[in-house]
Amino acid sequence: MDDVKPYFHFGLSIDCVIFGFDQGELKILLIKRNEAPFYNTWALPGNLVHPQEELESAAVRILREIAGLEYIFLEQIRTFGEVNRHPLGRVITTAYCALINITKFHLIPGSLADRAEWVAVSDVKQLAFDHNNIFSACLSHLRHSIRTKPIGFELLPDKFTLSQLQDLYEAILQQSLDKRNFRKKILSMNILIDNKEQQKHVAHRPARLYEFDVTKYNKFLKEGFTFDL
Amino acid sequence: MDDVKPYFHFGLSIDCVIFGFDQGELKILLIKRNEAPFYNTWALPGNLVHPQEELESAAVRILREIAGLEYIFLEQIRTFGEVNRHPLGRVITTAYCALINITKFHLIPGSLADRAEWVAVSDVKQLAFDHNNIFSACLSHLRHSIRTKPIGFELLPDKFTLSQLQDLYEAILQQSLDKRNFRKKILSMNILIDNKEQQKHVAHRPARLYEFDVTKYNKFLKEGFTFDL
DNA sequence: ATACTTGGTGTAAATATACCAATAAGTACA
DNA sequence: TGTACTTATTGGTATATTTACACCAAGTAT
Repeated sequence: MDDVKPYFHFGLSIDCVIFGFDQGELKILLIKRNEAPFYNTWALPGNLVHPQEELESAAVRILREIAGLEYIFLEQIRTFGEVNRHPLGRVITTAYCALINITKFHLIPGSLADRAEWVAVSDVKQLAFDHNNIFSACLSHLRHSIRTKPIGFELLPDKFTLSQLQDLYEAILQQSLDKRNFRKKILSMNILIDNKEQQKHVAHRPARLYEFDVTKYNKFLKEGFTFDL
Repeated sequence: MDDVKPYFHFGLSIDCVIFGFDQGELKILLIKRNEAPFYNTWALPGNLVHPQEELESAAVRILREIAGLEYIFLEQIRTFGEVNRHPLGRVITTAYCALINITKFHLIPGSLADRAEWVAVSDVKQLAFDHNNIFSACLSHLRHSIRTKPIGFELLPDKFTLSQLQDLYEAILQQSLDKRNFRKKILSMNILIDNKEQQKHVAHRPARLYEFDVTKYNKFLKEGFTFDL
């Protein structure tokens, strides 16, 4: 196998686009680099994959280091392999998209998180490497899949109001939706649990709180149900 | 950078799922391997990426070697990196999906193509490596995107009848569609050119031939048109 | 009690889908 | 030459789904 040796000099990294929804805005988590190359530049959280590590495990590791979260929504988006994308050699990177419920999220002090910051997707400036490309691929992917997969719930607290859900959709899709039609459609899917709870201490009529019913959703899936908003 | 050396021993390959539409059946191109590992086993066409080669160029190279085609529809699907997926070391592979118009396709003798064969997607048996996983990811992806992107036309001759188009959709989606509604919908999109040509020498009423109007489609796209079938 | 804020609801019109069937235009063959 | 055969093309209707649209409800703040 000596003839294939030159083919075994690729580096492999994982970069994560971590989305969160906060104050009605869609945000991503960026990290200010503290080493060369791109020292002091904002970048996506990422790292080299260990020789004996699964790709997804590497992504999970990155998320754990920053956010201490173990079980979060994670999806591979695509691989970026441009020959000169990394100044130190041929490093290809596989992008993962994560969706975080920020109410469960806490930066872990003393870790990568010390240099982390949530940035609204509309405020993302120049990033290190080809991270702007990676970011926009993930954002497009999110905009696309939010319509056909019930991933939006990952970004919300366990209990949420229909208005919050709609705000989330409007923030992601960058368009406003009709309130009545939105509610009609979501409710007709029968994938929300209504615990008869309400908001409290709000200066207006309190809204009902709902939960996403994963079990029911999975049962529906088997019957050929499609989520489509 | 000595400390990162162990991270630069990944191999990278490309595997292609090449779809063609023939005799009303959706098929993929498989190759019988003539070397270890998996000697004599059917596999997806693929190869190691050269150290200075772009990922997509590697995919294009593979397609050129087999089919002599330069400009074909090609899309990255996802990367498979399981630690033990390749017996010879840590080789991760990026899967590409290609759509081929088989009327323009000719196997190139003396090349990989000598060991190539079109196989109906329903007849795909055990493949080498994790190629069954790769194949099914690409097939799912095709089934999904055929509904929202006009990629179906890539699989047909330049001039085709509406029945052929419908047969293609039925073959990919594995369901039958209403003939009149299908035609109504496609024609109302205004993305087909009708050159007033007809089939010839068929033992029945000849069908009209249409062409896909790429220019018009792109113009529509800018206005926010969405292809949705 | 009044202003303020957000929550919650129904109906009519337009569009899309499911379903039905007769005629048209060729070739094959007797 | 004509008759059988095959697939193409077309219109209409009943039903389901999607869209557009405006007002009252239920709390807090003052």
